This record gives sequence, structure tokens and C-alpha cells, in this order.
Amino acid sequence: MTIHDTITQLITQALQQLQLSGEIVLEHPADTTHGDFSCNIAMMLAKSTGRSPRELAEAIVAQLPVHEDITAVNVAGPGFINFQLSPAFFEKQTAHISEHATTWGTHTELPDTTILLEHSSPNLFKPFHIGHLVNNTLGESLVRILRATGATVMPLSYPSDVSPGIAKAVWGVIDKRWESDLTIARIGEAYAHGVAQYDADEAVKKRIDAINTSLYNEEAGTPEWEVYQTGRKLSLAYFTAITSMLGSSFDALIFESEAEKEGKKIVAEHTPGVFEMSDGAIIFRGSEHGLFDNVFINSAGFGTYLAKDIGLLDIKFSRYTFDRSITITDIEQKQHFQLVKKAAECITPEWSEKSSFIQHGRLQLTSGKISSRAGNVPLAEDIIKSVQDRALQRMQENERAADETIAQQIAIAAIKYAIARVGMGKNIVFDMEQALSLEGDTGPYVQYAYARCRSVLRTAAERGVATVQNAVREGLAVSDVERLLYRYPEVVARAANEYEPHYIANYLSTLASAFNSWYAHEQILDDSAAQAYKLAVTHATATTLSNGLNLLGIEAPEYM
RNA sequence: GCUCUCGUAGUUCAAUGGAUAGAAUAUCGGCUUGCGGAGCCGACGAUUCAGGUUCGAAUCCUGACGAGAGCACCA
Repeated sequence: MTIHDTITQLITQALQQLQLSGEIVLEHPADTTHGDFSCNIAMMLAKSTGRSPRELAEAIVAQLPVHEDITAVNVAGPGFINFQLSPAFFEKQTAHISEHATTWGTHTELPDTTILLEHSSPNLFKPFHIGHLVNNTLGESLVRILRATGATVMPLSYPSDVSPGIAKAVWGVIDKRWESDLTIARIGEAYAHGVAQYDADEAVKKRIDAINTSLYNEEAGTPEWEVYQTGRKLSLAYFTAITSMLGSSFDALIFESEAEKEGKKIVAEHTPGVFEMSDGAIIFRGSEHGLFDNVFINSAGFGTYLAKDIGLLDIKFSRYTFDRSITITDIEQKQHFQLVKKAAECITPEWSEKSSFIQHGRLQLTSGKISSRAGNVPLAEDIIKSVQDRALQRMQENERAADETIAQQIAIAAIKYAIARVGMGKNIVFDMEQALSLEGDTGPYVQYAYARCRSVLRTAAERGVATVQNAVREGLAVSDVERLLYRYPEVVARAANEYEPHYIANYLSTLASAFNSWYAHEQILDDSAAQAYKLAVTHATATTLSNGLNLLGIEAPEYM
């Protein structure tokens, strides 16, 4: 039983003695001098019992039995009941973290739950840009956070492999005569070329539309089909390479072309009924459900992305057995997915009930000092490279060996942390200057605290300091570091329940800060009686930082 | 126009309806012959406005003002 549950139970029993009941909410006071846990139950019950909150709080406290993990309980402010945990509790906790390092922070809230989690869906033939970086960071983090609750998570991605945009890129490749010497960079350029010419030249527009039709119809043997196949393969290989560099892997890919066929079939089966004809297209009357009308199958007979998403649901439900399906997309698609969910509900209610569509914000750059190869949209690769160069430079300034791999880990940490630190759904402002500084509330700051912990532990080992199993504090005061460490599993649980990785990021930053402050004031290797316990706290901190960073998809290097 | 988000220090973000609204950055001033200064300590500085609900509101409700997104054959 966690200390949280223990205290909740003690209060419940005390309330029973007083013939009272109520929902018990415990929180950690912002100010640690107020204690480790605080309960507002007396203020909640004051009105209905006609007693003053403070008097009621005193009465509840009088009923609380003595417990070895709690040293003090007192009433404060308007009627809070504050609990102070005992030094011995923190000692047990410190030992526990190191003994269970690999599982620390994982729990078993969702043991028999299978979750499909769709994220990082690329547009083949288009570059992997800054927006994909946001989606990948948050998607991958949620995969890891949900796994930490004991759930079986299957990461999926849904590449867009048919769309008018792809026809534009294919036309661009042919127009540039790059068919036999295609590269990923050229595909990006060809796409930009196609987009520009489509609007500028009526003949080109007609040609691209024709290519689009033939690709939708999978007409093999044509020059465009050859280009399409080559480009598709290249794009997929690139997608796999970049997502694996970012720490992601996928159990399966479901292609938009498959979903389009399925979706079209299902929409047709439900027309009329769920859907209806209008101006030669098949639409869904979202306006009857408080949403808006939109086209599922266009007048040319192709499924739009709405029909594709219906088809995707059908594929998921027919191919896999699961309890929940989560799709992570950009905030701009919020209303789109409300429409998909509503249409799905009309077709098969289970599809809607088991599906969650969650959105993340958009990323904007404040200062544009990134050298971008393709147009105005910064590519993921270019951003990582810019930050990585700065990290290498910093290594040289600090007279450390320049290590490309670690510099890349630092760069990815800086970027992922900047994304993960803000609440889901809020827009993210990415300040390149700030990211390059690698200081303050950043991923590298957390990595640095970890590297410091490891450095201390290495030095201790070099000096031959023996590790002590259940070290005790020997007079050392309880530190803020300890007061934060035991809360880590609660933070993970909350992040999982609310699909909010930013709780993890904020917690890690607070923990790293508490450790750095403690480190500056307390010499760890001082040959005192308390040295063993201080090393144990350092080890527990390293474990927690490393496990937490892992949930954000960030590496924790030993040196930096 | 309709629908939906969102307004917190100069800037970028936090804050289960709780106690003195926390950080980072910027600016200014300090720091240990010490285990890593990508660090530590301090100063300055904020809830858009007006009502309402509540023992208690940045948070919930109403309105005003301001910003963004979506709204028929792109995804």
C-alpha cells in the first residue's frame, strides 16, 4: 500500500468514528513546511455539520492513530490537516527505489488492457517537418507512459500514401526528370515544384489531376506508377530511419490507400441512412448533431480523409483485439475527428465508444535561424542538427571530448523537452535561441543533473567507498530531494490517466533542480557517517531521473 | 457570421476549486582552493476587464475586450 493510500485509510477510519463520510482528496502542499500531504476534508464537511472547519479538523486529528510513517499531524490555515512523513519513511523509500530501479515508477493500474496508439503518421512524399516532431514526441511519450501502467500498447502509424499532394510530387519528379536518380531531398523539392505549378499552370493542373486518378485507381505500368512506387519506398525508409533515431518503433503500419477502399465501401453501404447524396458527393449531415456537414466521398468517387478515417476504424477493429484506440493528431483536426467520431457512432457505436482522439498544439518558431533546405517549413533533421552543433560546441568550451552520439542525445532532449513541457493541446513556442543555450528549464538541464549523479557515484566507486544496503541518515535532515522522490509513481499515474506527458517533464525539472540545490549545499563524499545515505539518495535520484526521461523518450547520458 | 480553443512577470511555461500564484529566461548583484559552473544563492517583476457562484476562484458561470483554429469535395 502506498503512503497515499495509508493516509486516506486513516482519515476514513477517523471520519467513521465521528459518524462522518466524504471524498478524501490528498494533495502535496506547495510549501514543504506545511508538510508532505494535506487534506481539506474538514473544510468540505464544515458546512453540512455546522461546525467550524478548524474545530472539525481538530476532532478528526484527535481520532487519528499513531503511525510509524507519520511524525506529525497538525491543523493549519483555514482548516487543512497537514501530515509530515517520518525520516524513517524516507529511508525505506530511498532503499526501495534503488532495489527496484528497473520497475520504479511502473505500476499495475491497467494490467489486462490493450491499447492501440496511432501517432507520427507521415505524409509520404512530403518532408518530416517540425509538426511531425511534436506528434512523435508526444505520441511516443504516451506509448511509454501507458506501458508504465502495465497496459499492452501497440504503436501504429497511418502513412498517407494517396492524396492529391502525392500526385503533385510525382508530377514534379517526372517534370524534373529525376525518375532514375531519386533521393528523399529531391522528392521534397519535386513536391514544392508540383504545388507551385499546379496553381500556376492550367495544363499542369489537368495532368496532375489525371495522375491523381490513376494513382487512386492503382493503374500499374505507367511511368507515374513507377515513380510512385520508388518514391513510396524511399519515403517509408526515411520515415523508419528518422522515427527510430527519435526512439520510436511501430508494431504495424496501416496505409491510407487501404483505409480509403474500406471507407468507401462502408460509406456506400450506409447511403442512404447515415450518409446522403448531395451535389454528386456523399456527405454526412454533421449539422444535425451540432457539428457541420462535410463530404465523405467526393463527386469524383474518391473517399476524402473522413471516409478514410472511417475505413481506418474498420481496419483496426477487424484486424486487432483491443480495449481502447487512441489517435494523436494536430489540434487543427479537432473538429474533423468530432465528425468522424459522430459518424462512426451512427455506423457502429463500439467504434466511437472505444476510440479517443486527442490533439496536441502546433509548434511555432520565434526566431528563424535554422537553415532549411525545403521552403519555409523547418525539417526535423535540420532542427536536430542545429542544436546538436551547439551541444558539440559546448563540449569543446568545457574541454570535454566531443562526442557526436551524446551531442545528438542532448539535441533530441532539448527539442523533446521543449515540446513535452507544455500541456497537451496548447500551442508550443519553440525559441531556437533558448533551445541552443541548453540552460534553464530544458532537457539538457535534467540530463546534466543525471550526469552529475553518475559522476558522484563513479567517484565514490573509484575511491573504494563500499555500497551500503539499507543506509540510514545518521542525523542528516530530510531533504527536498527525498520529499520529491517518493511522489514519482503518482506523477506517472496522473500523466497516464490524463494523457499528459507534461506532468513528467515538470516533475523531472523540479527534481533536477532540488538535486542541484542539495548538491551545492551538501558535500556528498565527505567520509562522514551520513555519506552512505547521501550516496543512496544520489542513486535514487539518478534512477528516478533516468526512468522519467525514458518516459519522455529522452536518453540519459552518463557524461555530457 | 456560426462553432470551438485560449488570455498569468518584458518573454516562454507551471499551478487536483485551496494556504504567501511557482519556475525558466532576460536585467541587476553575489558564489564554496570541494564530488562536473550546461550549476548554486539573491533582487526585480504577473492572473485582460466587469459582474456572479463558493468557506475559498487564475481555475466554475455570464458579459465585454483581445488572440488563434475549424466551418463541402486538400489532409
